Order: sequence, then structure tokens, then C-alpha cells
Amino acid sequence: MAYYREEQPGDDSRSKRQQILEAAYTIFSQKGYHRATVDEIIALADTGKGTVYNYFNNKEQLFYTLIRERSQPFETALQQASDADMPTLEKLEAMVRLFLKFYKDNASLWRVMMHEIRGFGSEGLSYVKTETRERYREGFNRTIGLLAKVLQEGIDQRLLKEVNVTHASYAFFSVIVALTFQQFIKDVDASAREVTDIFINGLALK
Amino acid sequence: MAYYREEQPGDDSRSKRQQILEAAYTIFSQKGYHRATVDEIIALADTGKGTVYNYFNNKEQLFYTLIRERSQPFETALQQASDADMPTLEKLEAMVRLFLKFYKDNASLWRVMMHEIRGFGSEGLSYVKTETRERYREGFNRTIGLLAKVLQEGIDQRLLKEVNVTHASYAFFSVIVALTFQQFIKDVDASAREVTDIFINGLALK
Amino acid sequence: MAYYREEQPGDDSRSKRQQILEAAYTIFSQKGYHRATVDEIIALADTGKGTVYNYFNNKEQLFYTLIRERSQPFETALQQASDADMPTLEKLEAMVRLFLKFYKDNASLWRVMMHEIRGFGSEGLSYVKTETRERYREGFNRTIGLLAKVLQEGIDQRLLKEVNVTHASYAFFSVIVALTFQQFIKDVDASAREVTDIFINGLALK
Amino acid sequence: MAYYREEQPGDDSRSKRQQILEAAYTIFSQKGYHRATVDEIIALADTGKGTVYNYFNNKEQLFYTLIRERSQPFETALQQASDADMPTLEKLEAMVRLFLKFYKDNASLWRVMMHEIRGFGSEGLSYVKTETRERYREGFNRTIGLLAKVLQEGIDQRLLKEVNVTHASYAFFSVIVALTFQQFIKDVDASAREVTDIFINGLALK
DNA sequence: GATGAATGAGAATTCATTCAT
DNA sequence: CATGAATGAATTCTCATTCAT
Repeated sequence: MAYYREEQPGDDSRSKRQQILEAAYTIFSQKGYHRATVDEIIALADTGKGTVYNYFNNKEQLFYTLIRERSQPFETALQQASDADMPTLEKLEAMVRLFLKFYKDNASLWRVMMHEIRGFGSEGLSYVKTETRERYREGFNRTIGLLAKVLQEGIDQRLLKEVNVTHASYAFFSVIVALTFQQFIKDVDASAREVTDIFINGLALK
Repeated sequence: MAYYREEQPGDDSRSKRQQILEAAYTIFSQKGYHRATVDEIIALADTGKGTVYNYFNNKEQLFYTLIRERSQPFETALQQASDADMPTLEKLEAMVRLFLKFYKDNASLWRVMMHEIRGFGSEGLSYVKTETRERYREGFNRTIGLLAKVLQEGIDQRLLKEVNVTHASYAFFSVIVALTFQQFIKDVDASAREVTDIFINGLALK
Repeated sequence: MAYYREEQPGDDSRSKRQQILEAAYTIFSQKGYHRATVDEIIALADTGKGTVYNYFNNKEQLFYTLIRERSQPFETALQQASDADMPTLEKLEAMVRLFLKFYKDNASLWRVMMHEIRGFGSEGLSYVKTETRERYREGFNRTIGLLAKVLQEGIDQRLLKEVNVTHASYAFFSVIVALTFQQFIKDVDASAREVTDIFINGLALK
Repeated sequence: MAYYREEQPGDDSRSKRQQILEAAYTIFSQKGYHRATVDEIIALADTGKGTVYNYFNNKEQLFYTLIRERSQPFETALQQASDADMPTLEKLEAMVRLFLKFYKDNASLWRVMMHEIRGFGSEGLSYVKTETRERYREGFNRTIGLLAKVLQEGIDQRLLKEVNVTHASYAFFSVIVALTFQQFIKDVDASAREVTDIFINGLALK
């Protein structure tokens, strides 16, 4: 019935918030948390300074909101993949694929986040309480935990050696992150296969 | 036996510099680069603020000097290990051991360093020029390059598969770093064996 | 022996702090607490912004330090007067004289102080805790309490009616403050006599 | 009996204005002028921010309108009392009663008002010009002037000593204000009698 | 060389006010 | 009229760096 959909009206009000989040994404990714200034963000978002503080309590909360909104779809997808009814090793590869894809897209910001997750709000100088920070840390650990769970499945099925799954999952995870941070990933599917293969079969020639 | 000992004057001046570097190590490790203040450092070093600026041009140079002086012995040792006349896989494990030991001791500061190495001096606001920063990045890449070199040896000797050695060396490296950052390493020797084994032989049960 | 005394050296280091306090006195008196800006204060004190924060934690503490340092000599003098061995009514007049003198000189700032003493630090947004504020309120009440004590003496000696001394002392005090705030006081001695006379003997013609 | 009642439209528009004034009364009384925010006022008034600016030019004018509307009935009543045909001393007591009643009810806001009346519009930063402010100061002085007028009557009738009536009226006024601000007033009638008695007859035992 | 008082550029945050709907 | 999202001027406070002693 409607020949076209008005993009602006609905968008516009959300748009400001969205514009700010997008600008924040860019600036935080480029500069890190501390070197990024609210002035830079509003310049890029083409908005006023007050507007930022209408939508977010402070710089820190802006940062965390950004992280949360970006990670949620990924976390959901990963959860689903880990629950899928599928041969364990294929499932592992699928999860590696999701990780690679997500970190390929968000490498810069996540690098910043992983660094900041430690230091925030040490003192009471911050609106974001230790609990909030803790929540993010947990979210973080949860995704790695999904890897551990699947690795444990592999062990239970006598597919994998009896290694410390926590260590192994962190190892897996760190390799994924390192390759994306180094921008070594071009083809996600191929890389997922490569990474999984090395971890499962090792570097040694049989 | 020694007729004289270098007295305070010489000692003292080196001592001041050393005290500052040691305090800086502690503070930077605890707080990260931005949250660390020169005031905290001098409080811990028990020295005056001007003294810091007698020995170092600015906060950034203090930070980099710290990194350089701490990493040099490690880089030398790693270089020697990589040149050693030894079976390749044993050499690899020896190098992993060196890495683990170094990062276990310096995890906090290196975590900070790896984060800061990106953004410094982007603008002309800094005494530390892009070249300087680049030098550090190179130093960093050089150590990983030593791993790559040994992996290549392994491939040439038909011990290892023909994988991309750059990727593989970064993977190796990232796992080492992740395990130390997570404080998973208790016994360096055992961990070195474990890590090397997984990478060489994989997780799969034969 | 010394023909002249160096004014600067000793003064200079205290001078900055003193300059700031004096400028703060002027600006706070003129504008009140909120309308006064640190920028105005440093402009008048001819100093840098950071210097203010070297000597005082924040604007609030600057304000309270000002109040404390100004009121202390007065409080001491008033205490002594109230303890003096002297006929009660003369003592009362002497105290009124001290009050008038003090408020004549400090009317503006005290007006501000009396207003602000209520609202500060309601939330945890302030370095100055409720206790600190409470301390000032107490100091304030203490001086009025000295009046009450002497009025009670007068009652005990059957010189004065049995009125509520708390009410009466506040009444006394408020008249003193009102007259100074209205700048009605020219000759402190004469006014002290006038005020005391009215309170003791009333307005009625015998 | 009433054929029609002014319906919502008329009501509503006055109601909005009234709601705002009532909320403003509460917030200004609690927080003082500067710490009160328009946001708090509209939250309490349950209205939009723009609405405030439909009825009032700015925060300052809102404040002054509040003062004016609250004080008008009082000023009228006081005027009438001062014109009443009644023995002077009884008239004085009646006026004291009116003052006490008014300040008992409005202590908090008037406390704020008396503080703010000084600094407003010092610079050209404000819509409220010096004249406007001056008008309020005059209104203030006028009420005190009514006291002075009656005191002068008493003097003319040889009931009171020949004191400076301006000083005396301010003294009277300040005592009333002090007692209400200290919340010492429970029974207005009794307090009016007490205050008048002390001023007329003094504290001394005959 | 050592020191620390003085400095001011820079950053986050607040809040009265406007204006398009 | 009523609304509230958008705005930016104004303000406080921090902290690296300088420089006279």
C-alpha cells in the first residue's frame, strides 16, 4: 500500500542516538578510551555536546553501551551455535567462524575494551560501578566459556585429549583475536578451517 | 679486594633514575598509561617532580624507556636461543619457555604497552615521533619474527606442515600472552611443554 | 640592625595562597558562592588556575577555608569576652561590640556563608562531607551560645526577665546582623550601646 | 446552582501555570535558587519544559513571579493593618502577628529570596534588569517601612523613645525573620506577644 | 643535579533556553 | 498551547610540563 517508507521520521529521533553511537565507535576504535574526547565524537556525529549527555550519563556509559549493543547479537549467535545439534568438531569450526567474523569487524573497539575492562571505576569516581564492569567481564568470560563447553564435549566423546579446557579455550580465543588484530584474516571461512585444523591436528606432519 | 667502591654520587644519580623507573614500572602496571600520574610515580620513587624531567623528556619517553630497558635482556636471550645449535623442536620449546618466563614477570606492563603502542603520537602533540613508536613496534615484531624463523626451519626440515609461518608465529605468541595475562602459568617449564605439544601435535587423540 | 626587612621571600610562598584567599574573599562576597567563578578569582589573584587547586581541593573547600580563617580570631575574642570578669551587662555590651565589629567587616561573606551552610553536599557529590558542614554550623551556633550564656547569667543575677535565652540570643544576634547587612553601622561603639540599650530597656518611655 | 463550571480548557491553562508555580515553590525552597533546576521543577509540576517558557521568560522571572504572587496578599494585609484605627501598640502587635504568620509559612523561600535579591542581573547576562530587581527590593523595603511608620506613630504619641525608626524597624523585622528561620515559632499569637513585649519593655526586670 | 610551586591547555559535565512539531 | 529533543556556553577540575632556586 505504502509506495515508500518514510525513513527520516522514525529514524530521526533514534538517529541522534545512533549517530552518536556510530561516531563513538569510530573515535573509540581509533583513539582508545582515554584519548577519545567527547568533542571529537560530537564533531563526527554532527551533534551538540548536550545531546550526548541526554542519551548517556557520561563518557564511560557511552562506551559500555556501545560495547553492549555491538556484542549482543554476536553473543546470541554464539550461544545458538554452541547449542546446535551437530558433530562437535564441525560445531567448533562454526563457532570459530563466528568469532573470526565478529572480531574481524570489531577488532579495534574490542582491543580497547579488553584493555579498559580492567581499570574502570577503581575508585568511587565513576557512575559505572564495579558491578557494571564485572557484568561486562562476565559477558566476556561467558563467550569463552562456550568454547570450553564444546571442547569438553569433544573430550567426553574421546575426540580430543584430556587437556585443561579453560586453558585451551583461552588459547583458542587468543589466537582468533591475534589474527584479527593483525588483520591477517581475509577469508573468514578459510581462516576458520585453518585455525581449527591447527588446533585439532597440530603443526606436525604425520 | 676492591680498593674503592663507586660512592653515592655516581650511585645516587643512577639510583634516582633507577628509582623512578622502578616506580614507573609499578604504577604503569597497576594503572595503565593514562591513569598513571607523574605525581604517583614520584611519590613512590620518593623524588621530586623536576627530577623525572631531568632524566626523561616526558611521560611518554619514560614509558618507552621502561619498556626498552626491560625488554632488552629478553630480546638478547631470545636471539641467542633462536641461533642455538639444537634440534628445532627443542629449540622451539626453549623459546616458548623464555617467552613464558618474560611475560609471566611482565604481564601487566606489557599488557599496557601492547595497548598503547597503537595510538601514540598520532598527532604532532607528542615528543615521541612516529619513527620512535615504529621502532618499538619493530622490536616487537622482531621477537615474533624469531619464532617464525624457527618454525620455518621446522618446515624446511619436513618436521612441520607448510603453514603460513607469520600467522603461526602470531598464534603461538598470542597463546603465550593469553595464558600469562590470565595468570594460568604456574610452572613455566611444564607450561612450555604443554603449549608446544598442543601446537605441534594438536588436541586430537591419535 | 637590619635597616629593612625583606618582605617578599617569606611572603612569597604564603603570598600565593594568601592572594587567592583574598581574591576569593572579594569575589565570594560580591557574587555569592554560585555566581563566583574560579576564573574570576584567579584573575583577581593574578595566578594560575592550577595554583588554586594546589592549595585547595576544590571551590567548596576554598570557601570553607576562607570562612574558617576569618572567623577564628573573632571566635577566640568572643570566647574571652564571655569569660571576662566583668559586670554582666557591660560584658554583654562588649560582646555586642565584637559582633558588630566582626560583621561590619565581613557582612557580605557571612551573608553568603549563612545561606550556603544549609545546602552544601546534600548528595555525595562533594568532597566536603556533611560532617564538615556540620562543624561550621556548630561553630556558628557556638558563638550564639556564648550570648545565651551571658544572658542566662543576667537572669541568674535577677538582672533580666526569665525569657527563653535561646530565642533571645538569636534575636540579639539577628539584630546585629541585620544592622550590619543594611550598613546602618557607622560608629561601632555607639551602635553597641544603642542595641544593648534597646534590648535591655525596651523602646517604651518609662 | 452554578449553571456552568469553567471547564478544563480555561482551568487547564491556569492550572499549568499554577502547577509550575507550586512546584517551583517547593524546589526553590528546598534547594535554593542555583541548585534548583528547571528539570526538577517540571518533573514535580508534571509538565513539559517548553511550557515553563511559555509562561515565564526564564528561570529568574519564574522565581520573581513566585515571590511577587506569594507576597502580595501579605503586603495588602499588612498595609491594612498599619492603616487600622487601633491603639498603636496593639497595632504593632497585630502587624508582628502578620509578619510571623507569613514568614512561618514561607521561611524557606524567603530565605532564598533575601539571599538572591542582591546579586541578580549584576551583569547584562540576565533578562531581569536592575530596575526589576530594584522593584523587588523596594517592595521589601516597603513592608519594613510600614513598621517604621507605626513606630513613628508611637514616638509621636510619646509612647516610645525617640529612636532611629529605620534602625528599629529593621531590628524588629530581623528578629521576626530569625525566629521563623530557626523554627522557634510554634504559636504565632504567643510569639507575637513575646516579641512585642521584649521590644517595647526590654529584657530588664523593672 | 634535585626540587616543587606555578601554570594553563584540555576535558568532562551541567543546565537554561530554543524551536520545530 | 504543550512538548521535549537538541543545543552550546559556562564551569569545575586534572595533570603534564616548566623553571627559578
